[in-house]
Amino acid sequence: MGSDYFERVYEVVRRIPAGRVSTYGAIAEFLGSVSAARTVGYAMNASHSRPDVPAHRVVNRIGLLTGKHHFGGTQMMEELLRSEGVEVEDDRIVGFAQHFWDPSVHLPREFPPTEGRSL
DNA sequence: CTTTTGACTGGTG
DNA sequence: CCACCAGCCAAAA
Repeated sequence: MGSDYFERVYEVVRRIPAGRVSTYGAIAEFLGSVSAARTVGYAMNASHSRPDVPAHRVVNRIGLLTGKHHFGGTQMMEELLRSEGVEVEDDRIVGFAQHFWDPSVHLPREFPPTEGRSL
């Protein structure tokens, strides 16, 4: 179970706290290989039917809102981030390093946890 | 079945 | 700074 890579990506993204952001590469690295970063982006593309997945909190390695075109309105992603206290300027997150949330640091190495799992 | 294409990243030139 | 390439995973044609 849970063998789907996408599902693991969604689980990680769900743990990103409001007001924080992570990157495709950081998530991919946490799940095994940084090279799978594109797949993480692809998973986000497929997360449309997943209202519980805050895809707007995932940006590229320099804090650029590369996926903003997939949020209906072109500025929807930016609006969502601003509403959470993340300042955005020119499609880029201001003070990206301060908002960056690394799953490899904040989540247990084995993920998702096999016990006390609530889905 | 094979090929192409992505919301990516790091390295090389 | 820009162009190109390889690596990884899944879906669509």
